[in-house]
Amino acid sequence: MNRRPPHSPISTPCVQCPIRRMSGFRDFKPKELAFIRSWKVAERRVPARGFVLQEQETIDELYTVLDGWAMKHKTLPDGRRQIINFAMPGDLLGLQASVDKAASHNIEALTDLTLCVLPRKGLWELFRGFAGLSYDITWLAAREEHILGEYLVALGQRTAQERIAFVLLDLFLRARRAALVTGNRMSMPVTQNHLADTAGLSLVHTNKSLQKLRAQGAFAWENSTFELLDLELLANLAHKTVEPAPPRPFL
Amino acid sequence: MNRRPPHSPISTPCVQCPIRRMSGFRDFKPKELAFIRSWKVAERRVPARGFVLQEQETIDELYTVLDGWAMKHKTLPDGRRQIINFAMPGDLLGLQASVDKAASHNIEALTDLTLCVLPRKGLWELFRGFAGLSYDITWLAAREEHILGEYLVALGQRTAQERIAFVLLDLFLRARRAALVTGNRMSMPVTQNHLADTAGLSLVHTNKSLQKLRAQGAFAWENSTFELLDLELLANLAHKTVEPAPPRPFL
DNA sequence: CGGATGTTTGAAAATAGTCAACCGAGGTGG
DNA sequence: CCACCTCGGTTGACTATTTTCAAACATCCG
Repeated sequence: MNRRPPHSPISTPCVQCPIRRMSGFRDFKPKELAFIRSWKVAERRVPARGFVLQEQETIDELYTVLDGWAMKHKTLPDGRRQIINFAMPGDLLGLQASVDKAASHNIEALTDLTLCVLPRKGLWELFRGFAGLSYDITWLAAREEHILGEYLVALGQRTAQERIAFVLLDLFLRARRAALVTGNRMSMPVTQNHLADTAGLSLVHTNKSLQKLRAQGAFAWENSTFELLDLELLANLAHKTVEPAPPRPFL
Repeated sequence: MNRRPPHSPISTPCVQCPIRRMSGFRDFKPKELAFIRSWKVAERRVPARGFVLQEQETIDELYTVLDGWAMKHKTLPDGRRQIINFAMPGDLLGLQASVDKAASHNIEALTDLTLCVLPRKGLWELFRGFAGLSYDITWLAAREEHILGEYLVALGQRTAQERIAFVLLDLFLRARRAALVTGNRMSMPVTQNHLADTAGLSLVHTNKSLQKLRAQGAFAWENSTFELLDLELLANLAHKTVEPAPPRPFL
């Protein structure tokens, strides 16, 4: 049940990693870069709607997203699905599954996805020899915790419209940090169904709330293209304050 | 605005740390234990309802809970409060705030609380010299992420009764691992208001849902004492499967 | 006794979910 | 070329859940 196509050869050498060149990501020291380069053994491509990882599965790899979007979600026995978080270029996938013995959630590609493959055992070498990178991993884990905490507040306390505004704004800001936004516009491979399962709302109610939000003119969203029209307004609708983000690490 | 009583002298030497002696926690190697012992500089006591840490605050300390319960929560500008998670003996507090520059949530004591104080800069020494402990930190961060993910599913997909059953069961199981349960009974310093703010429900609805749950006989809860009567039934009501937990690290 | 905290209740109002269609764009096969 | 899918988005009517408001009640404590 675990047939996967073989990994692709490396077509994106680390030294010219597109993510390193984005602003907002921290620089490596030469030794760190050399280690990461030796750690990266392959690339993996996952087609849209394909699974990077399924619940209960064990993996001996970590991934860094090089290109594309993915989502992490869990499904209850009766079919209800909750999207836990999205992943974009620069995000690390599979840490939880590597540290624990089994994945606690599915990771599914929203677009065709290119991943940088990092074998699990390199993690040990990293912890033994690279304190800075070890700290980075912790940083990434803490950031994930922080995001999930924000979403918990959204699901627990915000109204439907606020929740939807919150998710859209969060996705926009994260996409912008990953250099996916040009002139306040971005391609957003997310359906209203995804949005509903993220916000914990029914599809119908999501749609209706979305209409009301749209009418307020903070954003436009059609044909998988999202455009931010009024950041401050959207932030108000989401009851969220927007702070500038510090430079972040990646692997 | 940041007046704190001075830390207490160490009254609980690490070698006889009560947590180390609990089953379910991993053993240290002698060198690791020596490091942790040198890292621990003091104990801090926080009275019930006191704050360990407030949102936006910066700290240069991490804490391990030695005794008592705490909760992490965030408050929206208009007063709505969401409890993100609870903490019990053995749990690490303040990692997010140490790694980031400012705390993303409040940490408030539910009971009188005894904390083991670990200065932030020891974290660097840990990452430089103790791969096993570095891995442990990552493990703890991943565990936190895992718990928050579970709660996201609960808030997004579960009905009111399921949510409440879920929270109660989760608290019970975690308390049991922290050796707080004797004969299926435990002291639970949580009010219905806390439960409501954890489950994302109003107080009134929490109360009414709780009655219906109580009527099914899976647990008894009165006078701050919780007793589990039927694990399987409660797990079913929560739509949750209970798996045995592996030994866990702590600091 | 009087306050504070925590729990409980009933009734009305608001929010969100379900059901059942329909629309439009894109793709496929005859 | 067109019939026929599927998928994503949209709508209206109805039902169910959840919140809000307002008031009691119980216990503990100074």
